[in-house]
Amino acid sequence: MEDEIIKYISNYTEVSPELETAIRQSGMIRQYPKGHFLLEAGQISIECFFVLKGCVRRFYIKDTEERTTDFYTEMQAIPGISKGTPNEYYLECLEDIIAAVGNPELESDMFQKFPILESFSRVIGESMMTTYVEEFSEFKMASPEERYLKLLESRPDLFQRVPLNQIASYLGIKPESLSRIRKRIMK
Amino acid sequence: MEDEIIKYISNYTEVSPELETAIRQSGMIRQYPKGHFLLEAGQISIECFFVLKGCVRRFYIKDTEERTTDFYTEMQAIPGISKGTPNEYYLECLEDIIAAVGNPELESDMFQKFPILESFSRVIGESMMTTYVEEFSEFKMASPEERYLKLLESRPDLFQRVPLNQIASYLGIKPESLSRIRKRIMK
DNA sequence: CTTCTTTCTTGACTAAAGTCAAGGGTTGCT
DNA sequence: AGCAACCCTTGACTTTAGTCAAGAAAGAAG
Repeated sequence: MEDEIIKYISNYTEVSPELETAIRQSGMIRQYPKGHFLLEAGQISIECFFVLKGCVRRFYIKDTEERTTDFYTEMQAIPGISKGTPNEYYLECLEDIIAAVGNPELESDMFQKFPILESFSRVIGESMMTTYVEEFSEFKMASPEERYLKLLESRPDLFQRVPLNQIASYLGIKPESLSRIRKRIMK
Repeated sequence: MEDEIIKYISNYTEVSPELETAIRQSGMIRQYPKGHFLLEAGQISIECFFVLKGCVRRFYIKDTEERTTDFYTEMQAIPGISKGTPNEYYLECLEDIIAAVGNPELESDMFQKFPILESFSRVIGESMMTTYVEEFSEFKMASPEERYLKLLESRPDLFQRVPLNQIASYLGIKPESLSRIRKRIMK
């Protein structure tokens, strides 16, 4: 599984043999069973994750109702830095998960030994940021129906892995509305 | 104006005299008049901006209509890295602007001379990311009315600087709806 | 001050999402 | 097999946003 990470990193920057060894020995790779919570509301997040296998759901609880705001699947990073304040959200493993886990100590240690890794981190972060800003813009501009169609196109796998009521929430609507949108489109 | 940037950076990390000199001499600070476009759709973005004074609006054009998706004001960064593909959005100065402008060459030059600056960049980027993810989540979970009330609280200055129809768009609704929401709340 | 333009509000109507309640389907458990 | 839990859909009704059109209000320009 370390292979996956190294392959991913080498898409962006040269990975020296020393760095590769360090990554393999860092013990970043972890496994979690379906149903496990990587994080619960009230806790302070100190770890961040990079999903290698499986699907993780981020959700809040608003008025006793779960509100799903993100799904993280293969090759996606879960931004996990809170600024010392407790989180208000949950990270739930919807499937058995394999992930690379980072924490501040490990990171600063690795960044010091391998500055290129910090550079990589910054570049990846900027690119994620750009993607996220785009997504947010598109979400604002689109109707619920358009959002549904876009998701069908961009992440069809989600519809095989995740219940529709969580997808509805992710689209910012109620399950009944999603059901009617689907019916409307079917005709 | 360079003072502002240095002050901002030193909130996060030590700024050595050498770094301070380098920043002051880098010529990053620029001014733009109200009405100027920092970026237009179709162009490829290579610069990124940090607003020191004024308000910049980001908008798309969808079905011949302008759709505002962000306002950037004092001490906010405008993420500007596109991956070689032309942008689909505009960056318009709603007021006279003073901004720090970065470009890849200057950045990699500075990062090489002052690695701490790249570290700062990564940390700031991560924190922006976290903020942005939170905002997106809240947007998804809130009704238009709740979004309006939240914006009133979090960025009251916008209502003094920006026409309501652009704010409506920013909230993901039509100007008529915003008008009715305001009326509803007034009572 | 007058004119022109842009912005904001209102009204009447349509379309779509929210709410509440019920029923069918599936899955998983014992 | 039978029960329970969860998920998805439907129906009837309410609420709210979208649309189109018109007019009032506020700003900018001559």
